[in-house]
Amino acid sequence: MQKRATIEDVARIAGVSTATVSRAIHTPDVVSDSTRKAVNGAIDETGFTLNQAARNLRQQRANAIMVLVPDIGNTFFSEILAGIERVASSAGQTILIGHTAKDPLREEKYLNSLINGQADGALLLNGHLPSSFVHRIKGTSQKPLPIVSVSEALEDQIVPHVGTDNARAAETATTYLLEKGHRHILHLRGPLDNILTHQRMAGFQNAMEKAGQIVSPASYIAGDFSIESGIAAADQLLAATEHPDAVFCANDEMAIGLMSQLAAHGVKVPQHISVIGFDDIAFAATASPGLTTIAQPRSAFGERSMHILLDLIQQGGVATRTEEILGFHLIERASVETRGRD
Amino acid sequence: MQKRATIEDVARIAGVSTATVSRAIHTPDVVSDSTRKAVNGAIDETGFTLNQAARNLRQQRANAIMVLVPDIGNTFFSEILAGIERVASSAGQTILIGHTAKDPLREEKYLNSLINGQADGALLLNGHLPSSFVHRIKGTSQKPLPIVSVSEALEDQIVPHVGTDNARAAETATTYLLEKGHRHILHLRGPLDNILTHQRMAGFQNAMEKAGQIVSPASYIAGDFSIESGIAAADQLLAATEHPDAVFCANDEMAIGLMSQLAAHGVKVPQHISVIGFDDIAFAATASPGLTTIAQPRSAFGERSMHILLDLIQQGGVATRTEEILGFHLIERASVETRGRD
DNA sequence: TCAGGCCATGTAAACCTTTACATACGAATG
DNA sequence: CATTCGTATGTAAAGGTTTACATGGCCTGA
Repeated sequence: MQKRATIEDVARIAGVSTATVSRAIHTPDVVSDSTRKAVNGAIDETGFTLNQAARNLRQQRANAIMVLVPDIGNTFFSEILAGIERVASSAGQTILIGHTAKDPLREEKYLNSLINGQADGALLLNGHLPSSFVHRIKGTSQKPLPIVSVSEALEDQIVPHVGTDNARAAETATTYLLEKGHRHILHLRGPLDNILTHQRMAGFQNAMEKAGQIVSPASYIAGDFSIESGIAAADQLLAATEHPDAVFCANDEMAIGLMSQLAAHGVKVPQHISVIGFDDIAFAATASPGLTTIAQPRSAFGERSMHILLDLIQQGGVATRTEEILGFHLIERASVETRGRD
Repeated sequence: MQKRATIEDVARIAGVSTATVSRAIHTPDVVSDSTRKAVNGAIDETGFTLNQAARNLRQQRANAIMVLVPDIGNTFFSEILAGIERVASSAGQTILIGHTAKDPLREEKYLNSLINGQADGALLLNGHLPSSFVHRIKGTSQKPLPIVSVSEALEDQIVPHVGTDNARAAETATTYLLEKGHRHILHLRGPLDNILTHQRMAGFQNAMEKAGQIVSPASYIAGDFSIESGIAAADQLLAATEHPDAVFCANDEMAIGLMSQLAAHGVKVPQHISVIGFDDIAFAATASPGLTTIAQPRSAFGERSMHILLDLIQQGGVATRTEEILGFHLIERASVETRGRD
C-alpha cells in the first residue's frame, strides 16, 4: 500500500530532472535516446502513471467534454452519443455525461463544469441553454465558451449547431403521404416545449397547404415522443367517430406505440390507416408492419458536432455560429399504402 | 477576456485570507456571519467558481466515476446508466463514460483513470476486467481499487457484483414454455464470449433436463444479442425442414428480430412457434405479438451498484466481494401459446 | 582559435486549492 | 487577577505536473 509513484520518483531513478521526464513522456523526440530509455525503464519499474489532476491544473485544460443529454435511456440520443464517443476517444478526450431531464438547474450545474475546469467544451443534446450561459455568451466581456448544439437547435442560435432540416424533412414525409393519395392526414406531434416539435409541425403544415389541404387544430394530436403517448394517441383515434387516412408521427417511438395499439384493436396499418414516423430507430424495421420513416444520420450528428467542438476548443472558443445541416432521407417500408383518390 | 477569478481574488476583496474563503465555502458554519457575508459578496462580485482541477489535485480525489459500457447505443445499458446517473448525481459525482466495444485495450485505457486520478471508482458493465487490473487487485501490495461489476459478472468474481440470477431466470423462462406444453424447444443464445450467454444456456439446459428433454448442440442457435442475429436465426429456422414448438431467446432484441422475420415469411407467432425473450426492453410490449419475456430491474442494477461503489470509495476501497442478486420476473404477453400435449 | 548556434538538460515558478498548525482575542473559571 | 479554553482567522506547505528560461557542452565556420 505504498504511495503512488510521482514524476519525481521516476526522475530520481532515471537520474534526470522532472522536466526531462515530462519531456520524455510528451515530446519523446526532444530527448536523447539514452535518456528516453532510462526514463522508460524507471517508469516501468515504478509503475508510474501521470496524475491527470495535476496535469489539468497546470495546463488549464481538462481533456474532457461535457455532454448534456435530456434522457440517457433514449435510443435516439445514445446513437448520437456513440458518434461523439468515437471522435472524442480518438482525440484523447473523455466524455462526461450530464443527464438533465430537461431541468434547467441540472443543465446549469453540468455546464458549470466548463467554468470550473472540469470540461473544455460542451455538447448540448437537450435544445436548451440556461439563461446565465446565454448572458455569458452574449456578453463579450467573457471568453466565449466552446459549446455546440446537436439535433435540437437552441431558440436563438447563439452557438454552432449540427442537425438536419426538420421542417423540410417533415414536409417530405407529409408530401409522401399526400402523393400516396391520402388527404385526411393527422400529425401526432411532440411536446410543445421542444423546438423539433415546432419545426416538424411547420413542415407538416407547409406540405398540407401546398397541396390545398386545410390544417386546423384538429389536425394535430398531442404527444411527447414516448411510446405511451403513441398508445394514447391510438386510443384517441379509436374513440373518434371518423378515422384519418394517415398519421404522420413526429418520431418512431410514438409511431410504434400507435401502430401497436391500433393493431390491438383490430385497426389495420396500412389498410385502414397509413403511418409514417421520424428518426428510423432500429425497431422501426422490425415493427409490424415495417415503419416507413425519415432517417437522420445520428452518428454523423455526433461525429460532426464533436469535430466542430474540438476546433472551437483549439481556436480558443471563437464562436463562429456555424450551422451544419446534414441530409435526411425517407425510408419506405410497409406502413404506408397507396390509396385511390378520395 | 479577463482571467478567471481565483480564491485569492475573492479573499482580497472580502478582506480575509484564502483559508477563510475556502472555509466559508465548504464549512460555512465555522466562520462568523459577517465574514461569510463578505465572502459571498466577493464571490458574487467576481463570479468566482472553484477550480475543480486544483481541488482534485489537493484532495487526491476526482469526484467522478468511470462507467465502462460495451455499447452506449444499446437500450439495455442506457437504462442501467440512468440508474447510475441518478445516485451519482445526488452524491455529487460526475460520471465518465468509457465505450469499450469489448476491446481490452480500451478497457485498460479507461480503467487507468482510476490510477491517474481522473476517477475515484469504476462500474463495469462489460463483464471483463483487463488482466493487468486483475493482478493489481489480487496482489495485496497495492491499494484495492473501488470497482463493481454490474449485470455481467466477471469470470472469477474478484469485485463486488450486482445483477440477477441469470441461470434461474433462464430456467424460469424455459420451464414456462414446457408448462405451456412445448417440447421441441430451441435456445437462441448470445455470443459465447459473454458470461450471460453461458448462464442462460445453463438455465435452459437445466430446465429441459429436469423435464426429461434431451438437449443437444442442435438445441442451440447462435446469436450475438443483435436484432440482425435474430433475423438470421429466423432465416435458419425457415430453411430447416422441421420447426420447433418454441424458441427461448437470450434477449429481446433477438426475439424481436426473429419474430419480425418469421412474420415476414408467413410463420405466425405464437400459432406456429412460440417465442420468449429476456430483458423486457420497452419495445417488447409493442412488438407484434407482445413479447413474453423476463424482466430485470435495470435501474435498480444501476442504483445499487453505484451505492455499493460509493461505500467502497468511502471505506477506502476495501473489496468485500459482495454479490447482490436482484429479482427478475416473467412477464406474460402474447408470444407464447398453450399447446395441447404432443 | 574564437564567436555563434544548436542541442539536451536542469532550475524553479506557476497552476489553485485545502488543511495542519499557529495565533490572537475574548469569555469563563478558579 | 491569572489561567484555561474556545472560537475565528491567518500562515504556509503540499498536492504533481508543465514550461519559460537558463545553462553548459559541443560543433561549425571563419
